[in-house]
Amino acid sequence: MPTTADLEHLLRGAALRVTRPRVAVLSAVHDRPHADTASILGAVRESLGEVSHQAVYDVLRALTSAGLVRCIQPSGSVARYEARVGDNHHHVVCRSCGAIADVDCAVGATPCLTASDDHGFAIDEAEVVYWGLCPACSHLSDHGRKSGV
Amino acid sequence: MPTTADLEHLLRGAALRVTRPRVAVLSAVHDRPHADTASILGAVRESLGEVSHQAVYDVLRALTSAGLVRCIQPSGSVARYEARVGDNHHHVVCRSCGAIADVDCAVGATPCLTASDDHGFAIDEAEVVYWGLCPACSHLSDHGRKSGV
DNA sequence: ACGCTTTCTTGACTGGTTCCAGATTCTCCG
DNA sequence: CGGAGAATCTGGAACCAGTCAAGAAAGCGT
Repeated sequence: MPTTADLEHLLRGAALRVTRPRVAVLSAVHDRPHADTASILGAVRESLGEVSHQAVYDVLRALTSAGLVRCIQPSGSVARYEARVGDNHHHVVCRSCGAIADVDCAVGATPCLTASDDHGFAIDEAEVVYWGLCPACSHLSDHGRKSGV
Repeated sequence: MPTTADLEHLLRGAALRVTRPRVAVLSAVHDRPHADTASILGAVRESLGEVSHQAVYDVLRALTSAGLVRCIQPSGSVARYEARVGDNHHHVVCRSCGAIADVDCAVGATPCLTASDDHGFAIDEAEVVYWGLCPACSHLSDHGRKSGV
């Protein structure tokens, strides 16, 4: 967990001005990976007091386009942010509770980057989402068969 | 492109009642792969006249859960539907114009299905989205360098 | 054709996200 | 250090895809 000084350094390194909300948002994203905007807004307000949701949305977009955070949106989920950038990792998403966990590439560095037929597209990234049940939810379905959670 | 009779057969085979809206939606999804809900609604209204959007949403959900169509939602895009089901294929998405094309699995049958560390998740599907530029958009950026499309 | 069940229509509503205009704050440069 | 300029924050309203609910209509099996 980076210190405030680290976070400020990150911001300056990305040519972004250092402001209270930005540091707080960056810190929140580092603290709780895969958090949605509402959680981040809550965390920021806990540390700073009242902050407009607009500021958080704006900061998140700035951080995303600066490459300091990454935005992921699995189907049926709101936007979620994480601070793990640079490494090409993927995610497992629980169909039942929506929990997300990080997964490193299975095969070498860029497993599926080479599509069989790219249709002339200039591909620069392969994003993989694994769908399944998290330990807790798959355990539940073992016990109570009827639980259509 | 299946005939109306084929579509009706598909519906009955899935234990779904055959209604005008359902046949029209199914036909629209077969006609234009990766269409969003609005396009489908438009296509249905062209062939049937006024149809409520609610009906289309409802039909799309019924068809999806019956396995007759598949729903995909790349980040930053609305829900899109396609009739290619059963085969485990993936998609290339253009960052610029949002165009989508089908891609077959690169390595064997289930390339990335085996995550390096599944965190105890019971994984049943790996969804791959390739990001890049479609032929048209990458061509455009070759010519006009300033076009920050 | 009848009646039960499912499906379609109508209309309103939600929740996440974005847009806007103005006030504030920060950084740069003299 | 002080002013100019630009970026940022605030607060409110708008937007859109998708959802909920109740009643009317249509499909299916007999």
